[in-house]
Amino acid sequence: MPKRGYHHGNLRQALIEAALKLIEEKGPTGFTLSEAAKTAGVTPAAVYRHFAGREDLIAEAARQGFDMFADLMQYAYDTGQPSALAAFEATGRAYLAFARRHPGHYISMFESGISVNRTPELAAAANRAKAVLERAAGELSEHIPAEKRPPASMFSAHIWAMSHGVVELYARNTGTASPFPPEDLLETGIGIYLRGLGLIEADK
Amino acid sequence: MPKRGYHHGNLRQALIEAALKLIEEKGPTGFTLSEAAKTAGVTPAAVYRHFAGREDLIAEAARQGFDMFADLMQYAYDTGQPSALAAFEATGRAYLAFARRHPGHYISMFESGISVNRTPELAAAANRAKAVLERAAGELSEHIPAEKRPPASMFSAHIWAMSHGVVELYARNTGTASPFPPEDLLETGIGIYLRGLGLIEADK
DNA sequence: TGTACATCAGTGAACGCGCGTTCACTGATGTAC
DNA sequence: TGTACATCAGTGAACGCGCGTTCACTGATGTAC
Repeated sequence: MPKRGYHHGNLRQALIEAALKLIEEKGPTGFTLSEAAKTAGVTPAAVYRHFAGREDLIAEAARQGFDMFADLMQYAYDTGQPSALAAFEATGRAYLAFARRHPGHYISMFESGISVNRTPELAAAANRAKAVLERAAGELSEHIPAEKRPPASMFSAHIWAMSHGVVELYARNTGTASPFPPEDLLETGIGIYLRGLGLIEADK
Repeated sequence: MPKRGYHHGNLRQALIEAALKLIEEKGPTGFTLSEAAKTAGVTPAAVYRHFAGREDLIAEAARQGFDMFADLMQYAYDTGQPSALAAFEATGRAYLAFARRHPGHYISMFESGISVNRTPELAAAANRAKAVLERAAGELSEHIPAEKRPPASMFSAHIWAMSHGVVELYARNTGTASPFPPEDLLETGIGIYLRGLGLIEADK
């Protein structure tokens, strides 16, 4: 993507991509506005034409991340049909796939320290993602007798927590080597959990 | 803890405590060696009498954290006896209690970006903590028929992942308000999971 | 099609700041005699 | 008990660095006539 003269053309998006790359390589701490500008082939001051500052850039990266994330999980859910169970499991796999394929986004969203309520746009994107998961959980939990059914928001919070935990503890290069492939770990974990809810037969 | 003259007396530990306090307040990014020194009432240069540098200080904080963590979980497991199930559940509660009561340590251990393999001492402490969890999982899983039993390390990885996920997503002030108290979320989550393993009766 | 001009994206120099780290030093402590 | 001296914990000044941000500017673009 060579620079074509004085005007960049699409600097805003180029800066976001530079930020994502740096965050991916060096963690949320390693990201600096100046280096992102340099990576995009531009003076640090140019950044201020497009963003209010450093945090604003990260927030926008996170927003785009939540958008993609929600789309991806929605798509996984839709194409995982017709069985609610199959759709739900596809959504779980999509979670991990997203974290793997878009680590920069994932880190911006969950590890950068920026609050999800920083801007209305960011909050909206995050809520949409959450809603997709809750809907998947809600539809699946209709197969449980009403009196034993946990609230869908609790159900989805459990799944989200386990997915996030697997990503953070076992799907990163740092530290503890995973005893099992993260994908397997998450799939078996969700499987056991769903069995506990009576959604999978005990001997399967 | 007023400074008593030229010599501090216990600067090494005072620096670690200052670091923990700063990490707790401002996150792993907010911690600086200079500010830790200032908090301990000492010149930045004095830090180098006790630590090789900034990272070394965090690593030592993490090491102490893993030590406390392992002790706490071991204690919870022991006093949670005689039933393996009760002991296991006590261990889960101890996990969350540790994260709540010692956020500086927890952050140093899991969010500071330092590798657990940075020093042999740190790795040893981390492994001890992991071993406690695995032992708890192992003993509990003996109640499962051998052919259906998942490996203890997988079992404990699931629990660890869910616990960590709950801490990160729902037990921090930042961002998403928890729909349920984290303690309840984790307890119900682990409960459903254990039911899935056949360790709790279905109608309980 | 050609010219004048408004718009605005990016420049480059400068700023003040706090960082981690080094160094020769100095003051307190504790031990040998 | 008293003195000399080795040890070493902490000082304070200095360093080079890269950061985020500001500012007056300049060069490219696109639109009106």
